[in-house]
Amino acid sequence: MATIRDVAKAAGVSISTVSLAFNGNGPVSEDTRKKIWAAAGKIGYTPNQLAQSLKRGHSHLIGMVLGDVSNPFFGKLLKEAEKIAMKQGHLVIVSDTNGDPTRELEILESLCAQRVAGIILSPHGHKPEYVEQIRKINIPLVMIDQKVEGVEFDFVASDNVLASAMLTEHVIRLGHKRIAHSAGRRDLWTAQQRIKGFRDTMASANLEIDESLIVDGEYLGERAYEQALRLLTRPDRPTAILAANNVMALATLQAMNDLGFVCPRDMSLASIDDVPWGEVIQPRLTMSVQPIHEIARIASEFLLERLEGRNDSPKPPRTCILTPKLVVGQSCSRPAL
Amino acid sequence: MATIRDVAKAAGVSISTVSLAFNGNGPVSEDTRKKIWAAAGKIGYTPNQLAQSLKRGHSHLIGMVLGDVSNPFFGKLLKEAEKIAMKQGHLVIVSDTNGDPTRELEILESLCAQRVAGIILSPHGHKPEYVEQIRKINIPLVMIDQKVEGVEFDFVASDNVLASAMLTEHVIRLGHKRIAHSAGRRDLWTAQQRIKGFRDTMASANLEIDESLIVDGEYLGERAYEQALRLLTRPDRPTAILAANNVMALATLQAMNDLGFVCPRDMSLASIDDVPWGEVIQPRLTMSVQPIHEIARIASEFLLERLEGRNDSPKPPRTCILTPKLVVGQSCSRPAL
DNA sequence: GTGAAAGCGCTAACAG
DNA sequence: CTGTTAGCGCTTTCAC
Repeated sequence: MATIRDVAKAAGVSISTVSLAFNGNGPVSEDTRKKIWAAAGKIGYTPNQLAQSLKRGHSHLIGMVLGDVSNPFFGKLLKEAEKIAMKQGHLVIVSDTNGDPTRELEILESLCAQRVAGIILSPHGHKPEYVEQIRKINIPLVMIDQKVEGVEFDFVASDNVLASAMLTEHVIRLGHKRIAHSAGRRDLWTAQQRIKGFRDTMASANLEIDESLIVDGEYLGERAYEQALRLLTRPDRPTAILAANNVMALATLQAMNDLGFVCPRDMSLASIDDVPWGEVIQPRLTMSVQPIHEIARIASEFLLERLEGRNDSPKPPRTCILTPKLVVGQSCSRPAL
Repeated sequence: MATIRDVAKAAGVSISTVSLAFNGNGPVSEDTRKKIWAAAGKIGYTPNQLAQSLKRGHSHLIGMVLGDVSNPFFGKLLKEAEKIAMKQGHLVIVSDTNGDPTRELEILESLCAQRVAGIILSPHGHKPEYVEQIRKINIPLVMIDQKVEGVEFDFVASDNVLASAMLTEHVIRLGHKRIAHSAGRRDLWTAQQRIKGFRDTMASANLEIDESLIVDGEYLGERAYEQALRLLTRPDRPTAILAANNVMALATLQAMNDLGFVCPRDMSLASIDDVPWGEVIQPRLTMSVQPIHEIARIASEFLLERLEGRNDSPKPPRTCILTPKLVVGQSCSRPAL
């Protein structure tokens, strides 16, 4: 690989002149500049980012640490964030933690060792040791989706309480009284918030909450499928199921199909999160859609500001909670009598 | 950030001793080693990968350049490849080219400048200038999915001719004669191969090919939707449509739904590629499924071998073509008379 | 066993 | 305007 020295030699100037010529604004005559560019082009020189980064103290890489890249929610988040990062001259390192906090900490350590410029993290831990490790990170970092108590970082997410409250309200207004909630991983903030939205709304409607109707789907399709089978085959089955995320909603729908339930005639279903290719899924699901692009955009913005203000005195962390949108499909109807 | 010098000072040894202690095998006494580890732990030292990489000549980063991260085909590929890379101690930089060759070349240049260890690329160009640029890359690189003529790199993909031939054969055997193919981007190898599979199979069955039934869907849902509307509203409409990828198949299905066609009663449909959440989409699609995990695994393997053999004399490029699987759903039936 | 020193490719004072 | 030089943090001979 050609180095700056090769270019200098080929152009008959010193290496610092080459460096100045490449970094634009320096005082280099038009003539020399052209000579240098020509020489560089001929021998195929590209500045070594490793060397530049080492000198600078950090790279132009952004770490993106997500729970599950193959979940379309994170997939869209990634695509959008990558696009924005690219525009700002950053490349993105993605890592899939599979929702495992230990793995997550390992990855974060790798990223710090790489001296990435910044990190966008969807955190999945909560234990004291975890929190302590996270706090130690002294690289610009913004958290998305999941909140971790006890750390001071920028945070962007949607209003999870509202997301499930809207769905709950919607089915209550349709006349449902026995409503089940296929809940997410209880140790995660989003799951807790979604449960809270469900409970609060049930309570304000003076509806009794049957605790056995709040089941653990753990944000996993497989678990949600099993739980749906149980719910559907109970003699005192609910008349509506609210799934805590997209994957669980689809799994629940599949359980209905497999058991011969027709949605929404025999059972209403609503979902938090958009569903991939929702348009061709019958019935069209009623859902609380999170503003994914907004989340990606604002998280990138927050991060960018931290990157630029790296040398200033640190600003206090900011939090941005976005409002989800209720999209009414055909998966909820009045309960059968 | 703590440097190796800080550790040396804290442990009361020289920096080279610290380096040796960290890189394991060097001749360092157990005593010193412990002292050094303790000191490193206390001041929170992590070796700076930038410096290590600069010294080594390349980083431990793998570039993954894909056409569309949000397409589940690439999403799964990414997830799998990232998992494997991580096991080998590599981090993955992903980039979404949006299928644009110019953007792709820019990204590749960035990756080279970053001195990534290797690249996994799903290429989307074919013009001479493009090919010339690609040939210049002197970093271990394996191509996946799309073939580019005139370059010498490892290549892993599935048998695209076979994939569409199987679908074609399947609907022919059901009695279809007027069969449409919603084709992918004609400038891409996979699309050409899929068209070839379609043509060949039609020819061997002595069925006439109506050229106007091979339409340009360009691998885009939007385009496929439009084309489907046209196909469906023709007086001489086909009795079956074969979509060149998952996104197009779903768009085609949606067009059917929107026009009130019932699949497969009014129109059969089959797809190359798996469809996300295919289990809850009615009817269950008949499709040629590509062995994504295998592709990711073998591509990673090829790349790893190149990384390890970096200093040996270069091996000739290898090609691996994998066999897709026909999964029969309920989206194809005998044609109505 | 351990330390001194050169150098990976680049940037940024500082001199000229 | 251009060149010299001192590092960025680390590895790796090569002496001691």
